[in-house]
Amino acid sequence: MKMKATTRDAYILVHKGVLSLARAERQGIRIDIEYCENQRKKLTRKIDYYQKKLAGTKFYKRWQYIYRGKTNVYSNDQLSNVLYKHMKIDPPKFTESGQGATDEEALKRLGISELNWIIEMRKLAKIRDTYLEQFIRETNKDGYMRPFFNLHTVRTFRSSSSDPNFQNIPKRDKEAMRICRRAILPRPGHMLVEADFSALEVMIGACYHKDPIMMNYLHDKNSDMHSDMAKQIFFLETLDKSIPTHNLLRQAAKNGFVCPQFYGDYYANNAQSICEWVRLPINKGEKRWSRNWGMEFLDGSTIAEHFWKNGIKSFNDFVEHMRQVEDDFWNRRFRVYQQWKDDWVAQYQQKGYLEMLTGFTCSGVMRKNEIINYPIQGSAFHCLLFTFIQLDQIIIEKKWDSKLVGQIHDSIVIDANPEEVPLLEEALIKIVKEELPRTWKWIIVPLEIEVDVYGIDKPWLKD
DNA sequence: TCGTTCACGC
DNA sequence: GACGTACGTGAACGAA
Repeated sequence: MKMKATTRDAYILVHKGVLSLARAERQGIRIDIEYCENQRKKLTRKIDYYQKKLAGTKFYKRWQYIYRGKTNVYSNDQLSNVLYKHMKIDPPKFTESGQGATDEEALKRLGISELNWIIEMRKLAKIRDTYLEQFIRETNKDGYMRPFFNLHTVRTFRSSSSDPNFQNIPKRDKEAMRICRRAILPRPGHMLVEADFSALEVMIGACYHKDPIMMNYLHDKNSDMHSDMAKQIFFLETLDKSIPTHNLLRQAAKNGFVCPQFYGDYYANNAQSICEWVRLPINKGEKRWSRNWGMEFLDGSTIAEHFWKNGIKSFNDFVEHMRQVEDDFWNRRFRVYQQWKDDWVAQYQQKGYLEMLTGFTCSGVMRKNEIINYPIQGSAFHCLLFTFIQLDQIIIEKKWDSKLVGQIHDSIVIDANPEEVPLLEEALIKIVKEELPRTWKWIIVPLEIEVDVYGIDKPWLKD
């Protein structure tokens, strides 16, 4: 596939973007090296502890009996063979090349408690070997780490980051997040600030398809698409704070259905994902769920109980339910969006290339989901890049002391002088709400940017 | 050195 | 009616 900045504006965006990102690279981000070293040792001790625990189990002795001196807990090949060949367990799923999978989801589904030690060891090793090791390796003598931000590596003309990758530092898992982000500090007397676009890809998608229902969701701050989908998926009249799990159900709908659907996923995967969110077993076939399964839901009853009342008695029933939800989602709710997808693919098939609203062209062989996702993903990032460049220019012109240090697809990380934070916020709002829509007339959605502030001299984490 | 599998981000 | 998640980086393993 070939990418090209077709218009002059697209070329200028990349040119200026490279200069601004290079400035951020030169600034660098402060790392607490002593903390990293200590934490590395601590993690090694914890990993050893789990290794010893595991070594005492019958399961591990069996593994050692098979692999002798070559036994290695980190070998997925070995683990797959032990579980699915020697112990003859039916693999819950398979890898691309056809062997039984050993990822966390597969291991959890087996319900063998010894495997939890392996999962825990993997998590800790990931934190130590991928993140802390990189921070230590990539930090200069001055105490600053300088991640690369590239604009020439990604097929959609998004950015990438490497050495270290600043764009995949743990955030969701609380423990991993705390350990890794504790290492990342502002300059002395400064504070870290992160400015995030709200639902940027959904917003930019709407600039392409202009679906009226979606437009309404994006303009009406009292409406909430994910919450509405949660109501439909979980058979609820309302989803307010009176339901203790309302937040989890909304997240399940968002991350288990809505977002994957926009990327081109389908109901069978969504059903699995949602079951994981609400802790219901994925038992394929006709086997019925027990009424006391799944997380606590309403008034001490379980989610399974609630599903039974609504005619969903098994995983198969739930898959069928999700099929209907999907059908309703695209053929009733967002039918204009669906029409745009069909038209957009047909247009690509006729022309052999596609052009983004930001003036970039992709040509070559693409699959359906790629044709639909590339323009949205690319243009969304270009809004971030535009904002990054403008803010960088303002900081230079006004000789502010704050420094742009990184960018994560839809957010900007700033090492800020606390006195300048209100100015930075004001500047960002002006760029996003005025300059950006003035420059790109195709922006017909209300872009929002949210500014998160961390403490003075405090690391990149909230307590 | 390179393909595979895993795990982290948006 | 069948089909069927986008984009990255990096570590470890193990075969070549």
